[in-house]
Amino acid sequence: MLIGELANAVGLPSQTIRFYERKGLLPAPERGANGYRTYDESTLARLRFVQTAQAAGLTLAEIGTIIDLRDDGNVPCAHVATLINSKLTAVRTRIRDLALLETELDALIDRSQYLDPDDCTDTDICHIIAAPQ
Amino acid sequence: MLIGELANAVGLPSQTIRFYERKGLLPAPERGANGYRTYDESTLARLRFVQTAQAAGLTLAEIGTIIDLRDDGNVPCAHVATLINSKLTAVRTRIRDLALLETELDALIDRSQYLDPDDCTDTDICHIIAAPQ
DNA sequence: GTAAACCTTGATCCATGGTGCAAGGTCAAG
DNA sequence: CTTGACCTTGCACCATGGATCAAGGTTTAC
Repeated sequence: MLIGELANAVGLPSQTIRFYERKGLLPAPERGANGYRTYDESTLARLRFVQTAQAAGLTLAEIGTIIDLRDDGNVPCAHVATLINSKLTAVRTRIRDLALLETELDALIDRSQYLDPDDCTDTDICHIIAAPQ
Repeated sequence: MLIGELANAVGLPSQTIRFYERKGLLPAPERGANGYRTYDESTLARLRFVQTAQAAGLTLAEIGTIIDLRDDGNVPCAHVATLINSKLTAVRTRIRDLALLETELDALIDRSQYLDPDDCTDTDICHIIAAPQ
């Protein structure tokens, strides 16, 4: 399988596959006599794994640590569980932060209903955002 | 006021203030005979505005558009209201996406309880993330 | 034989919000 | 006079996940 076919199969540009290879997410592939990269099913499986892991919110770097463990002959389950747990914590923190921001933005919109543009002074720049004291 | 004093007053490094100037968020300041930047209260006010707007989730580029309007002699209220509204929409979308991810991660953790590391094959890489079919 | 579509490498660029460094000028205190 | 703290400029760098370009080799189809 050439890089273009692989790219097609997995729905990524060829360039991204080379990028993943550079990042160590994919092993150096076999090369044909012409220097073209040649892939088999295992690379397809690995790319699908990368996509699934990305969908789970893991960064390429984190996915790389999983793959490295596996390539070193270890079973990465415990590591993955740790990663997923800390990702979950991060996601929950982010959700809370965004919920606060949502409240804040709501309040700004609310406030803007009652403000008169004519009261908006120059040094304020904007009295919706910076309430005049 | 020299840049260091301003930086101190607003709690930012001097370099960040120069960075904001380069980005057009701050006007080119007066210069002393020695070439040092000299600021007055209005720059302090503007920096505080930038900080408040950032806390409201606006990017520096968006804050720049508000400031530009103001500097062109317009009252930016309508523009700000638009920005805040679309920011609110974006925040809500992001929260929903993260909530989905949270559910997904929860399910992964749940599933990992019932999986045996010995079942984790090599091509799977990790059976927590990529369920074997 | 020639054009299109594929492949190769290396390098550079994107947005985001800064941070750090080098090499030098200035200023106040002791 | 020297030391230290401040200021100046410009340029390079950080992470993230690629995108794009340049310049060339290969393969397939007509």
